[in-house]
Amino acid sequence: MDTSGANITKTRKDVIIHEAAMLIREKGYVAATMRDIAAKVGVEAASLYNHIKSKQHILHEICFKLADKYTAQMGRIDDSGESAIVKLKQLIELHIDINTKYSALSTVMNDEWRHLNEPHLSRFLELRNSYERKFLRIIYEGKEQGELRDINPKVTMYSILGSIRWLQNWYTPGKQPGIGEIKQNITDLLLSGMVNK
Amino acid sequence: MDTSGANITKTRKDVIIHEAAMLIREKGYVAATMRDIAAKVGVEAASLYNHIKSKQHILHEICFKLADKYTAQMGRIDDSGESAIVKLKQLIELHIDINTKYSALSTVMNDEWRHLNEPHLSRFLELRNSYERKFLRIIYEGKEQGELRDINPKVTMYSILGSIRWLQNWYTPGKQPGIGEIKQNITDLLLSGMVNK
DNA sequence: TTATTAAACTAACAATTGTTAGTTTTGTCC
DNA sequence: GGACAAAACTAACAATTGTTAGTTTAATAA
Repeated sequence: MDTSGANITKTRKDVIIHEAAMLIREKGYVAATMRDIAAKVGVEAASLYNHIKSKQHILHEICFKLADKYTAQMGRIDDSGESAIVKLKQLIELHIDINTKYSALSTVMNDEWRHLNEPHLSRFLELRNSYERKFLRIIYEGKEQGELRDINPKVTMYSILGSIRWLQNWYTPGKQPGIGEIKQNITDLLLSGMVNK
Repeated sequence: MDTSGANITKTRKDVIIHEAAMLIREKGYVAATMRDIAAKVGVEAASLYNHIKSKQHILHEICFKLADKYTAQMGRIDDSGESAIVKLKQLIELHIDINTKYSALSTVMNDEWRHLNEPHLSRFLELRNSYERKFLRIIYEGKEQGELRDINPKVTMYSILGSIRWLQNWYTPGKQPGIGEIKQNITDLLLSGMVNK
């Protein structure tokens, strides 16, 4: 079995989760039925259960796969010893990268996490809270060091997260603006604002 | 019958739509069942049909009630003859106002519009497209006039919309920061950026 | 009181849901 | 070919869904 993630082999389970993610992104978790997903995979609904435990299990895998990625990267950036501004820049780029690279998974995690059952729901929210606390602390430090202007840290963080999250609703791969331009522009906008002074 | 909107009387239909909006915000359109909604209203599911045509009809009312508000206000602001920056400031404040004042309706419209049936879905998207085109034109003009820095207009618009839209996920009425502070801070952040220069 | 209307009720429907049980097909190694 | 496992299938289940039909209750106007 391949659990490394470095391997290219796509197991049947991988295919199912990928198709499911795209369908759930399109219709939402509740509206995307097991029969819909099965049809995308090219199989009967019952056959899915040879590879996944339940519909809930699919959502679970999607949410935590991505949440773990964010958690790991946040740890790396937070421990880098860079200035607050550099850290924030890296976080912005991290979010843009993940959002565009794993766009279906991202949308599902962002929009459908509330359909997680307990205890997964609580665990997911703990991960998210912990992530946001670290994010906030970076902003606080930036303010203390005089790097950042006097703007409410919560407003700052959620504005950053919100504007990047919104990418999933308008970014289309291959079209203009591309990822590079988007990264440049969003960072620029958030750091320096849009007014020409 | 009261169709003025200026009247205070809450018809039974108003109550149903309000309760439905809060429930749909919480669980999503598909997961919120007519029996759930009925329970909130304090009535049997079948009784709802004395006041509303269908579940779909509820979603329809919510989405267009709000979309019409945005459309009307956009027209007013766009025709005001103010500078681009002033217009954008007003648009930001408009979105914050509507988002906080009609928080349940806003969340439902923003998150559940895709469950609208045709032809309502197409009409809704037309309204939204028209709105965004006007928004974009204001940004273009601001760039031409040299008021705004050279940032991709799409990125600018969607960053603004995204950061404000995200409000619904963290703003809680009565808590800090309040609406005034949020308005001030978001406008400040988007117009001037967060870096202390 | 009586007639009328609004708004609730009970009971049921057809369709769809996630899931299970049991069976058959497919592919691989000896 | 035979054995074995992986992965598909068919058929069905119990529960839940939005909605309808028909009936009863509550409120209002004459």
